Formats: sequence, C-alpha cells, structure tokens
Amino acid sequence: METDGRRGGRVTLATVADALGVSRATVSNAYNHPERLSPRLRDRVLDTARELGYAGPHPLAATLSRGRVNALGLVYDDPMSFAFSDPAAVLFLQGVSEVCENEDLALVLISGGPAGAVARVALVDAVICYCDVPIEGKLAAIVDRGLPFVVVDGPRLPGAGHVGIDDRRGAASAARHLLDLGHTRLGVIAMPIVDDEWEGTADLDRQARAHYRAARERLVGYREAVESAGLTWADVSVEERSPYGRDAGRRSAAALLARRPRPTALIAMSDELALGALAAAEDAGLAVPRDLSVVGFDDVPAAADAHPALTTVRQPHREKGRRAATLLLRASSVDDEHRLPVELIVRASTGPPPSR
Amino acid sequence: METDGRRGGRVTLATVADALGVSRATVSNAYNHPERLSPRLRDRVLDTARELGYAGPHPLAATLSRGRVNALGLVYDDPMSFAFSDPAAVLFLQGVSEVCENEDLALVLISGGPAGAVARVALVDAVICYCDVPIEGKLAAIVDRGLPFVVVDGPRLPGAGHVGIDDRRGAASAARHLLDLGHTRLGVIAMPIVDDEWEGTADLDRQARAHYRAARERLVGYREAVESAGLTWADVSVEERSPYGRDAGRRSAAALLARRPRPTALIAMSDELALGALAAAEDAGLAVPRDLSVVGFDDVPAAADAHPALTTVRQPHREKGRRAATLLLRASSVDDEHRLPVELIVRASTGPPPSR
DNA sequence: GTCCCGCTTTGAACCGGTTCAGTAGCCGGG
DNA sequence: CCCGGCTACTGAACCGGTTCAAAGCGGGAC
Repeated sequence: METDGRRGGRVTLATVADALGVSRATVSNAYNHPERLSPRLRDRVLDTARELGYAGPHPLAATLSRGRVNALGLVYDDPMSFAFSDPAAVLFLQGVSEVCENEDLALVLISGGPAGAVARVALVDAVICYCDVPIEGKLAAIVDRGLPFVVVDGPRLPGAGHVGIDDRRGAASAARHLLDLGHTRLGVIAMPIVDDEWEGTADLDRQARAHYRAARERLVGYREAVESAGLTWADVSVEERSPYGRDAGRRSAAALLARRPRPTALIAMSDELALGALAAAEDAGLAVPRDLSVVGFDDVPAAADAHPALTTVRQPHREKGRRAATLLLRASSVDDEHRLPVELIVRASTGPPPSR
Repeated sequence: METDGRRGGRVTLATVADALGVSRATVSNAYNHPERLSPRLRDRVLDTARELGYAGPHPLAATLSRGRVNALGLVYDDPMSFAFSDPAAVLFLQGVSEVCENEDLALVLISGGPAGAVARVALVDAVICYCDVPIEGKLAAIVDRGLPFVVVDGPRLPGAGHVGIDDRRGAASAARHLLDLGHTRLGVIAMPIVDDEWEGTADLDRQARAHYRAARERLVGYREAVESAGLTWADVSVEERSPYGRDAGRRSAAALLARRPRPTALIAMSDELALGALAAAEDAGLAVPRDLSVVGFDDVPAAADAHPALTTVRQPHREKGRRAATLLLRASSVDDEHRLPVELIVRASTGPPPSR
C-alpha cells in the first residue's frame, strides 16, 4: 500500500518505511523504542535510513506528538543583551545552564521587545522569569499559554514558583557594617527606583513611590539600619541613575562626594555601581578606605579583584539560577518559595571614618 | 458537522471553530491573516477565543506547518556553562543576542554533552557553532539535520559560513610590540594546545602536534615575530595549562618566572591568562611593567580595569556575534568568510625591559 | 434580467511524527 | 493436536495547526 513516503523529495520517516515495506510505526520504534523491534529489523531500518540520508525523526513533529520540547525558556526584564553586561545576570545564567546541561535541556533566551512577540511563540516547556518587575507583555504571553514558570528576584505570583533573597536584610547588613565602623554621614548609590529613567537625588517622596522591588526593599533595609543607629534617614542622600552600570555609579558617587559635609561612606545597590564609586573616589583623590568607605551588593567576581577589594553583600547568583531551573523540573514544588541567604563579605574597601 | 473541537478538555483552534460554527481555517486566519476576514467575523472569533480561554495557535503546531521556528541555536565547544565564565564568550553572546532581539528570534543555547543529544533535537532554524574545533557529535547532529550553520573561530567548513579573526597576525603584533620594546627573553602562556588536558612546558614537538586552531595560529604568529627579530623560537618557553582560566595563567606565569634567566616579558594567549600572570607577578614581588611586561589577547573589559591596565590584542567579540547571527539570516551569504580585524591596544602593562 | 467579479469562507490535504490497541505468527505445554 | 501466551509488527487515530484551490454569495454593470 503506497503511502506518501516520497513527497517533494524530502526524506521522511514514511520514505524509510516505504523503502523497507514496513509501517511507519516500526520506523518510529527503531528510533524511540529499539527494544521493541527484533535486532535484525532494527538494523535494517537504521541502515536504510542512513542510505536514504534520513537524519532521524524530525524534532518538531516528535515534539508535537509528545507535547514536550525539552527546553527551558528565560525571560529578562530588559533586552536580553543587557543581561550579558550585568555580571550578576551572567552568573545567574551560568547556574541555569548548568542544570540544563545535566538534564539535556536546551536553554532558550527570550528577547524580542516588551510586547512579548517572541515569548508568545517560543518553543519551551517552562519559563524562568528573571525580572524585578514582571513585564506586562512577556509575562502575559507566558501566563496565557499556561506555561509553568518561576519568578526570580521579582514578586510572588500565584501559581508560580519563586526564588529570591532577603534584599532588606542584605541591605541592612551592609549599612549596619558602616554604622558599626562609626560612620555617620552616608550616601546611597541607587539603581532605578521609579521607572521613569530619571536621574538625580531621590527624595523621600520619590522613595515612597518606588516601582522596582529590589530598590525598594534595599532602601528599606538601609533605612532600618540607619534609624536603628539613631540617625535620621532624611539626612542620607540617595542618588539614582538609569541605566545603572559602572559609569552611573561613578557619576552618582561624584555627586555625593561633592556635598558638604562630604559623606564618609557610600552604600551602593550593586557591585557595578560600587566599582564606579571606587573610580569616582580615585578621580576625587580620595583614598579608600582611609578617606572613604564603599560597600556594594552582589559579590560579583570583579568585587574581589577590585583595588581595594570591595566589601559587599554576597548573594548566591549561580545558585539562584540552579534553584530556579530545578524548581521547574520538579513540578510538585513549583509553588514553593525559595529565599536564599545573603552574607556580608568584609574586604578592604571599608574602614573607620577618617578622624576629624 | 461535529469536528473534534473538544477533545480531552483542551481548548484548541477546533474548539473555537466549533463554538462559532465556522471552519478551522477561519479561526486560523483570524490570527494569521486578519485582513482576509470580515472585521465582524474576525472580532467574533477573537472574542470567542478569549471567552474560551484559547491563547492563540499552538506555536509548535504552527511551526510544524510553516517549517520555521524563529530561533537561532548556539553550540559551544565546552559545556555551555563554561561560556559564562569566559568574558570573551559573554561578549560574543551579547552580540548574537542583539541581533536576535532585533529580529524577534529566540536564542537557543545548546549544551547537553559532546554526544549532541540536545543538538539533535533542539528546535532551531540555524546554528552558530562557536567552537575552535567543531565537536564531533554536536556538529554531526547539525549537519545530519541539514541545518544551516556558521562556524565562529573554528575551521572553514564546506557549505557553512565562517566568522573569525586573523589570529596569527594578532599574535604577531603582540610579540612584535614586546620585541620592539627591546625584550629578548620571552615566555608564552598558552591555552590548551593538544586536547589531552596535559599541563606543563610545551616543547617544539608538542607545538607541532597542535590540535586547537587558535592556539596553533597564535603560536605561529608569536614565532614569526620572534624569528623576524633574529631570535630563536626554541629559546621561548611555552607553558600550557588546562583549563585556561585566570588561575591557570597565574600558575603558568609562576613557572615561567622561576626560570633563570628570568623572562622579562610574558605573552598570554588570552586576557584571563594575562590577568593571572599579573597576579603571579605580584606574588613574586615583581613590578609591572618595570620588572616584567605582560601582554594579553582579547581585550575584554577587565583588561582595561586591571592594575596596571593590560596591553592586549583587541578582537571585536561582540561584532563577531552580530556578524555570525546576521550571516545566518541572509541565506545568500552563508558561505562567505568574514575575517574581522584585530588591533594591538597598548596600555600600562608593557614597557622596556629592566636595564641589566 | 443576466453575467461577471471580487470578497469571504470552507474543505481537504498536509506538516512529520507518536502511540496504543490490536493481530499474526510462533513456541511450549498439556 | 489444541490452546495459551509472547513477541514482533501494523493500522488508525492523534498532536494542533496552515494553506490553497475552489465554492458561495452579493452587488454593480450592461
């Protein structure tokens, strides 16, 4: 019975089946359930396939039947390419990719604008949303499609897993460290607080309107520590820049260091910002930590290599990635919350304030 | 005419079609060719879909019919997770992801062991092979499937595009820079030359058996420069380490610096290795560049931030990524060769040899 | 009133497999 | 010699859409 084994010259499973006079099911089995075939026939199938130049079942078709793609998606709140200039995101990606490797999963980076055009059609089984504030379009695409997903560093969402850290506590530990050293004039170098790409000194009103979760939580942490030490939060200047790379840190720090009285310690919301602050200190001819203390957040590799080595709050970026990926593989626990530990790492960029 | 609109409770295109009493083609058109439907019917379809909780055509099924996935694959020669600890690879990835973003393509990172298990089934339209030496299994999977691909930093392959740099010339320029400064005792810090994970001093015989293309080409470049300067290549020690991160550079450099007479300049095959060498110099109490000159290769961001800032050979990592991705999108030119420029960047880590 | 045209909508083939309930054939046991 | 049970293989349904030739239909031109 002639089936359609040779349509348009393309070699399909049916081509092989016809060539051998066996059913398509048999050819399929040769690849997917070799033990169900007699060794003899199986070899014949495979040999014929080779001769015909058949590369095995088309993954797309197989996937359609099976319903499983064997791929994990990853969406990032900024354009995906930004992730590669953020050392913390790179570590996170590394953690995710480790798991994918072990599980023979592909890792699909989903970019393509905030509207979620790519997210709507990306071929994945589940999605990791590495976003402080889940992006409307992209997230909607995921939810509509009914894909399992976990949110990392973002808000808890019903039906979705969650991985994050205690930003507030981490921030507080950084501030407390400086306060314990005796600092009383602090400046904060913030990543964006409100999503308006504004730059400048964020007053209390602006802080109260915080849009980004991490920024909000860290501000609260700093504030709690400052107030516990009996100081006034309103006296602490908060410089906000967008985007928030090293250069932003440098400019924020320059602005803070221009104030009189000059702060004796700078708290940055990320290591990249802190490294920029170190550069600004050098620009200003200030020695760290003698004249100025600087503390960061993240503990990226560059922090330890900095001159001086940066005191910072370590968060387990790579582990966050591993955890997020693992969570999606164990369906049972997708709704769990995973809050990973933070730890203050004291290095050489902090010390007592200069004696007046 | 009852079609199978309601199988197993899952809402498919057929469900929507049945609910409205229209054909499946009509529902499909509502999404893919809205202009072919009367506005009235189109709206009815979309409304009904919404009510039924239908999230639009299943991407997998659509893809199967259309034959296009809208995704670019990327295979890396080591486990994919290693790429994230190589700053050069990260920049490359960034370049690729920029193009994907603009073209609304997903970027699929293909790991999963050398056997190519994932490569064989990954859902992609084309593949970028970022590999010095194309990995048997993974590459075979790609070729068998007949996917278009481009090789980056690897050998030219028939039918495949190619993007790379002139490693030989880049290496030669680094060596010549040192020779011009007056150095006569050089040491080379090499990445793996032969694929046996061996560590030690690579003699001429081993160099001749070079397996990795970049290592081989760069050695030739160094050698040409050295011999042009009237020196003997055999006098130049080549230290090989595997893997080839910063720590390897440090150990290689330590070995080279232990030799008597001590080299006055170290040429590293990557910036990571060179940064390790800088650390080794500090370990040994040598000032760079006063007592020792160090030159790298790549010009990753950390090179400019190093103390002292690293002299190195710049290659356009990000542009390589962009170029590779673009190449795959313009089918016409897939067979092109793209050799990108390299440039010696002189910074503070090189200077004249110490006067004896 | 008739014919032709264009806009909508549809039926059916197709994309390339997987799966599962059988069935044919073979072997051993009673 | 008959029956039960296995093994090896097959037929047909199914996965969830896209596409294109063709049909239906309403309206304008003559």
